[in-house]
Amino acid sequence: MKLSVKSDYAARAVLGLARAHAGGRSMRVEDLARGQSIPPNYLIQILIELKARRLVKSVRGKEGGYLLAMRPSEITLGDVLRAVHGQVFDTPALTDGSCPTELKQAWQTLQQTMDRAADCINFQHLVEQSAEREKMYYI
Amino acid sequence: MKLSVKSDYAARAVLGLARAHAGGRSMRVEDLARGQSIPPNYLIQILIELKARRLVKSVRGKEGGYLLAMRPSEITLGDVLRAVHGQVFDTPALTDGSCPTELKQAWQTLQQTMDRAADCINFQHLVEQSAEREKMYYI
DNA sequence: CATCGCGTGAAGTTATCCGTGAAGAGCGAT
DNA sequence: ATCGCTCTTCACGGATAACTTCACGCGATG
Repeated sequence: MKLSVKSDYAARAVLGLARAHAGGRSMRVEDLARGQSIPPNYLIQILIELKARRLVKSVRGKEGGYLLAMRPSEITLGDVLRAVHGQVFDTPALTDGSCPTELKQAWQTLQQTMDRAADCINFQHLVEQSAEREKMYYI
Repeated sequence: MKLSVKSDYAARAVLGLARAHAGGRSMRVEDLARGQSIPPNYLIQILIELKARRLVKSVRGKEGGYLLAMRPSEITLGDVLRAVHGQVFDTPALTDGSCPTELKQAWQTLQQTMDRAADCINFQHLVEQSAEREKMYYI
């Protein structure tokens, strides 16, 4: 089961915006892309999906850009994954009539486990981790 | 994050062999494929991967076929997933130098969660579940 | 109205998944 | 030894999704 780079890009983007969230200023796609090493044109599409899920919002025109639509503590990794893929965890087995029931239950167990784990990780926490590391370097 | 049908097929195949494990007799690919609604030629490839990981073994010639290489209770869903894909959970982010450290840690957390969850589900358990359901129908 | 940056669709290029087919190799029976 | 059964292996091809880039339109600001 492999995660696409898209998920990673999306998470990096939200993390980048979360770091800038304190300032309250918007961030240009170009700068965000450069800061996180994401192909700019691809990032735009990802941001649109994040925006559709109300995780981020955009401001047009000069001085425009992107910013988080809510506080970093309210956004989880699960939200981001659900925004770019339909679900955190998916398998054709669950909708396949020829898959034995007991196996379906096993897949569902995994699904729930993933969902819960992904929803436990929020971006406030991630930002604090990096701040923590900065402090250690400082000492 | 989507699981391929291959994982599902592999799990079904092992489940099918686990059910037949009590008899100690081998199962032909054809029969296993028909019983689990798996394309026969595709199942062959999957079985070879399972064999490489020592989860199943094969017998050639007449009266040949496949059977489990160990007891159903010793085979977990995690083993099967690792056999057909490299790992239970994988993401390019972990090997990407431009992915922020704190995000990598988050992915690793998910990875560990998945691994543990998948290793908690063994096929003895799954077979017992189906037996349980049979009994309920009988009543 | 000029400039800057988002918005959108399309196009193309890989990669991977999924499945098929045919020829090769071991085992048992006749 | 030969033949039939079954696994083994390799190679191919279509379909689908992932990834990336390009070109142009729209909105806001000054």
